[in-house]
Amino acid sequence: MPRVSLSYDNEQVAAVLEEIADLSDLKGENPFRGVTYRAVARAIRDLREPLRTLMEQKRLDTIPKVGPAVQEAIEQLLTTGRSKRHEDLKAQVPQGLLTLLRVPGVGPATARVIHEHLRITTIDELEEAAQSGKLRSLPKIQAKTEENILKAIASLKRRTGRALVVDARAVASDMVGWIRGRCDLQQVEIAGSLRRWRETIGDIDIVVAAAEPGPVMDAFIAAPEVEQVLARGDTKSSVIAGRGLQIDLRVVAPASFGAALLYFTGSKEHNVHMRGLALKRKLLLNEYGLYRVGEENGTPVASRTEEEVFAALGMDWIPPELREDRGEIEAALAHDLPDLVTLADIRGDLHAHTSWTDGRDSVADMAARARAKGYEYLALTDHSVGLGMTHGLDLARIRARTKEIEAANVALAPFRILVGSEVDIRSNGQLDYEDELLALFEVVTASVHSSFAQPRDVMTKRILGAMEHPRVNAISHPTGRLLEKRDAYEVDLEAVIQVAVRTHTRLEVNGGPERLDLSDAAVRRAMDVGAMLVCNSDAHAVEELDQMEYAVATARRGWATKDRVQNTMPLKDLLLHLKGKG
DNA sequence: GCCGTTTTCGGCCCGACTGTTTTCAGTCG
Repeated sequence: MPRVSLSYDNEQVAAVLEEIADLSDLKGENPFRGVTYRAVARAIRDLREPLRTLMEQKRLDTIPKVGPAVQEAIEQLLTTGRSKRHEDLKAQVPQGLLTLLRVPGVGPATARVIHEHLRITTIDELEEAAQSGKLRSLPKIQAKTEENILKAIASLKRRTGRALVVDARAVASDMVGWIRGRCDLQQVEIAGSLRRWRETIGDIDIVVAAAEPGPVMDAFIAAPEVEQVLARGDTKSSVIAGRGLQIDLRVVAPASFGAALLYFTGSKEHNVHMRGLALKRKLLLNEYGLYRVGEENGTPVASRTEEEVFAALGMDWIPPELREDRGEIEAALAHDLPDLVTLADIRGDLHAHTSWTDGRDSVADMAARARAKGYEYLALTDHSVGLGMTHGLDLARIRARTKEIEAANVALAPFRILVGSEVDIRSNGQLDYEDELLALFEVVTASVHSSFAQPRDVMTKRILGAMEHPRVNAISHPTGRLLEKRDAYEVDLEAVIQVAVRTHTRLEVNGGPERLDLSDAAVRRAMDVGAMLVCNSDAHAVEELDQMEYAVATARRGWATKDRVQNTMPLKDLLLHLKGKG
């Protein structure tokens, strides 16, 4: 999925290196060449500083897998915008072959055959050829393959993008419930990117431990939401379920469950690294267990639980959110994994709305639900007056709402509702309340809700200005993105993070499933430079207070520790910190 | 194309499923 790299350069270079890999595969070169270019592309996307800086300081070769050839390509791209290797390959590989690779099931070999015989270069042409039965006359392609290509194109066209975690979770738990209701399962877990809490989900992985795989597979492919069966085997089956979402089901014996869960949680890059590590210890790691090399059919060294497998490799258990091969394996070997913030560490929520503005539920109901969740406090941060559509609070309504909150606090003590505001940062950079009004709140979070298209320097100045204000405790949803819907506005996030450190302004990790803003990548950067975070639900109804789980998961993916998340503090410490921004 | 506790060449993670094969190549995750 397109992930926003730290800088435009980084993203551009990564994209070209990936294309070099594809072209190299299409040309039929040594496949490990492609592997290398893809690995470097990924490392560049994960980089936490601009590639240009690395080049200027002659540190490009510190990126894993960058040798003389790749370094030359990167330098050419950064200085001239082009790479000789890329241009040469483009001249040698027919235009359009890259397009055919986008069809699932069509790889380099098939694409070459199709192009060689039919000169097809677009997906529409491919669809037409398949419909008219022209593909089946080609070598290695018969009616069945032709049919599969047609189905793949149909699902490609239907699929609008990646799913939000919240939606994928619903589909996955429906399927788990369906299978559970029909089969005798020992264990079942949702694995893959859902277990890792990736920001968006491409497909769903479910791992099951059962003595008899057959009935599980039968139940799986017969589920009501299944639109198409892609594969049905004794250990692995795949289907397309609602909204084009693919579900892969793996069934293993109970003794292999830990190894299988580890393997199918991924990420792929994490797995590759883990297996390489195992090999260095003369061990083979697969989805059935960890074996001594040469004893793959014997008794595994470890297999039943993930903890066993990690321990047998001399490592600490790695939380799924970290399994992206971004340093977590080295940290686990050194017994130096970060002590990640957990949902249980959260003592309260500092961003929620009520029916006073655009929320659905009352002050009392929101507070009761927060208290029932075990929180010590809840900040009710209704909108400022400038946001007309949300019925923002003017002075009279601020006072009336405060009175209501004070009464509720008496009833709910020692639980504490904080009088809060989500104040709009206007397009000219001014806050939507005068200082005298801001002084009426115990907690103020500032955010951008308009003029998203401002130039980068204007938007950056607008946000930095708000952070300088002594009454602004935090910046909410700092980039304004809506996943799969609206890009982040143009802003110098590095500057925002730096100023957050200097001004002690918290950066929100917003748990709205369509926001997850800050992103995990930005959280990681914030952790690097010492910024403080606050995890919030941005709830507009009582059940949305549960969105805190998404905020915490995103923070964890960014390696956030408890001591760097403001709302892990007990109430009395929090109150001190809010005054004068701690 | 890269890399080194198998160190300058020969590996590079590993297995399942499908289709078109009758022992395997291609693709995927």
